[in-house]
Amino acid sequence: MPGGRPRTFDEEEALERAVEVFWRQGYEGTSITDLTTAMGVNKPSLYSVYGGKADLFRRVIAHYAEHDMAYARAALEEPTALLVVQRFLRDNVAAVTLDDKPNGCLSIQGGLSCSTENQDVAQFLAASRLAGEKVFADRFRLAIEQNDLPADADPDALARFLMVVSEGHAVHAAAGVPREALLQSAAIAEQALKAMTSQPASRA
Amino acid sequence: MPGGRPRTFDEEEALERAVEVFWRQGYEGTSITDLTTAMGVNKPSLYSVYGGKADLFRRVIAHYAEHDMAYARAALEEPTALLVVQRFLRDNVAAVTLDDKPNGCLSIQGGLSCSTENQDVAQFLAASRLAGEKVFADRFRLAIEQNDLPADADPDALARFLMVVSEGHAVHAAAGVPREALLQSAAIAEQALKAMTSQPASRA
DNA sequence: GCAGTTCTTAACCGCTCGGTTCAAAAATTT
DNA sequence: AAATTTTTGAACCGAGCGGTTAAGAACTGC
Repeated sequence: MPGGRPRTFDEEEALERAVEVFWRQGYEGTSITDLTTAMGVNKPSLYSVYGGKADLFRRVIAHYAEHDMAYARAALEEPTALLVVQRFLRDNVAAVTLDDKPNGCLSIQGGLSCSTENQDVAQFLAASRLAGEKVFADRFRLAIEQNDLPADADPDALARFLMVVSEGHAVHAAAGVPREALLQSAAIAEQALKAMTSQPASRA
Repeated sequence: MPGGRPRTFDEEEALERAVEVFWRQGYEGTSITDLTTAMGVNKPSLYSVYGGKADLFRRVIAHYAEHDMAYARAALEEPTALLVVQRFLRDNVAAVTLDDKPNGCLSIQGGLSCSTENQDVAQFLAASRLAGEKVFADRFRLAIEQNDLPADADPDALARFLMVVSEGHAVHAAAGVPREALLQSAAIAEQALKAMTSQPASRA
């Protein structure tokens, strides 16, 4: 029964353009005009299809989490804790230094700190990052059960350190530091975790 | 010969208020009204005394670097590379989780990513962070000369890892993660660097 | 108490912001 | 081809942006 004029844009494709804009400029640094220009979508269509700026941003984050952070979920499926860590760190470095995408990580660049009226954006991003950390902690808890990690290892601390390093790499990548340099840093982090996980653990 | 109506604010004190606003909300998330309100300075005075928003921000960064990052310079004066690392990491964790200041680090929160017209702000901050990294690398080069670090240690990689971890801690702190949790992460990083620096070094 | 100087208050500037309205245009259905 | 449905482009909101201007208030020196 419906007919109507067809869209001049693909909803998913336009969303991916929006991902890149928010990724590069952050939530507050991105204007509706920036979005309509990059997405090839006119203003009324943007509002009818995606909602508003805030709604669009939420969809952007969801799309980013599903596609651009798939490497994190993949890393979690490695058979041992050490392999999880190694793969996550290396793939993370690769993900924040892609040639055809902005440098860094949308989850951080998107809105590390915002104006008072947009604090919810910053809090939402922070909460989702910490949720990711918890998944790693749970994976390390499993590893302890499986005697893959020493019984006295601290899964929360390990996960936290892992996320701290990945966030640091994202910040560094956003500053333009090249992939090879970040891989050196990741290698040091790996050594740390290797030592923490294999030995009977003598935490400071 | 001068006279004139006296100011109702102290220039330095008002600047410190501005530091906190930019720290909490970032460059683009801060409006002139936010600043005048927090600083207790009216608009024309703000412009005549500090210049404009961009000029004020530069003064804010300078004030922050001199006062709130003094711990980094202090750490560099420790006698050994390991002590430099330990003190920097611990004091950095403390600095990003102060009770009477915003959580995190102004150098990152201030503008990790900006709109196209304010890219210079993000680049300026990124460059100053990398300049700090270079100072640590130089310190480690000195340590190698002094046989305080093994000759095959990579001073640039060590400094990079150190800054990566501190940036990660800043991002984590901005998300509200408490000091004790960050200290656990810092302890793991210390272990890493201790291993890298004392052993003959077997980098991956 | 008057001249000169400096700061404050409040209004104002052009501009862009996020968001909406509306008629014209382009497609589908019958 | 007529009727219907949907998107398009452009004009339009009120509000807030960064920044400026002009008049008056508070001080100093004489």
